[in-house]
Amino acid sequence: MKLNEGIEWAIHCCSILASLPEDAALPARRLAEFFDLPEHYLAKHLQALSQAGLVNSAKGPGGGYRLSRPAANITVLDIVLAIDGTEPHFQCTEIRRKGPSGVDPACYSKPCGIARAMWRAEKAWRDELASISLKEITDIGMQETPSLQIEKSMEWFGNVLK
Amino acid sequence: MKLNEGIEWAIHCCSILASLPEDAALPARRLAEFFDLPEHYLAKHLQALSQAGLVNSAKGPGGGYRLSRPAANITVLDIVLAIDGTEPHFQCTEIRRKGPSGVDPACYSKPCGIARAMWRAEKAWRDELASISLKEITDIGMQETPSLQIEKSMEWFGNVLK
DNA sequence: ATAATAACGGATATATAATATCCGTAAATA
DNA sequence: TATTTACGGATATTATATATCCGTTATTAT
Ligand code: SF4
Ligand code: SF4
Repeated sequence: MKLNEGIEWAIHCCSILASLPEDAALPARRLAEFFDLPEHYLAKHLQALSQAGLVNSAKGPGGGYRLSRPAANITVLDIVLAIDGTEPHFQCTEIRRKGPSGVDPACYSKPCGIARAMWRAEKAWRDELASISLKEITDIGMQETPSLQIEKSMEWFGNVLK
Repeated sequence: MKLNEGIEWAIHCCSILASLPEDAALPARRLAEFFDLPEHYLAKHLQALSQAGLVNSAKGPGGGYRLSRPAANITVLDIVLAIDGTEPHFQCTEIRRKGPSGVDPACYSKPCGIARAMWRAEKAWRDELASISLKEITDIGMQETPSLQIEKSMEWFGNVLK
């Protein structure tokens, strides 16, 4: 199993949007350019973020994407669920009901211990992701990104945001 | 993203093996029959369990699979990693290095905050799975499985183990 | 010995999902 | 009016998961 690659893209994009001036927006084309990603496919992911309400979108010249709320109020889990969907990774197919020892489905009132264990682990995963805000991500990024790259980025922003 | 369906199969199979008499073994064919699963594909997963050292296998008549150690010493994580592989779900593709602001790769000494956050969440997931032993799974199963199904299973075991 | 059972590994086929592109439409700006 | 951009649907491509098949080897029973 591999996590959707778009998750990495989306978190990076949100992190960039978080460091934008208040009234600025970046179109998909620009974000794709910044990270050297396939433009149209990234656009799909950005639309998913939009549908999840994490970003606001504006059409037309000067339009694009911006965060819909402060980065401190967006968690990494929000972004992950927006891209990956909210379905649990572990899907129960009820094999306990089948085969020669299976009995009437009505006898199984709740998910078995296996499913519950898997879902508990998934909850631990989500809880951890929910404990990290986009603001923390960007703060860490600011601290750890090589200063040369920060300079280059700022210059690029300057050009792109007119 | 969806977890490998074989994970559910494998945990169920291990649970069955855990409740077998000390010297008994079940061949893949029988396990597939018990859960109404595709025989050859299940066999692949069982071989993975074997390679991971969780079960011992014996060829020839009377052969098959049995647990390699007490169920209390096998965790759900052991089984999950045996089937799903040990690679982290989140794969870092280093997009921060690309695009117009990327700098010399040598400048990036360690994974960025995003990757670290994703991996921390994955660790929480694994820790939770590691905290549950196969014995706990089977104990819960024994308590919660409808008594009629337990009876049917016992009868089936009796016939199959000769 | 011979036949039957069963694991094992490799090769292959099929189905599903992830990745990626394309196009037409609608909205906003200049 | 022309340009920019988001959006949704359709489609193509690639990778992975699912499933089967086969030949080999080891083991047991006859
Ligand atoms: S509830 Fe248990 S038996 Fe049913 S599908 Fe889920 S894991 Fe399998
Ligand atoms: S380290 Fe950060 S930038 Fe590099 S691939 Fe991982 S998530 Fe992306």
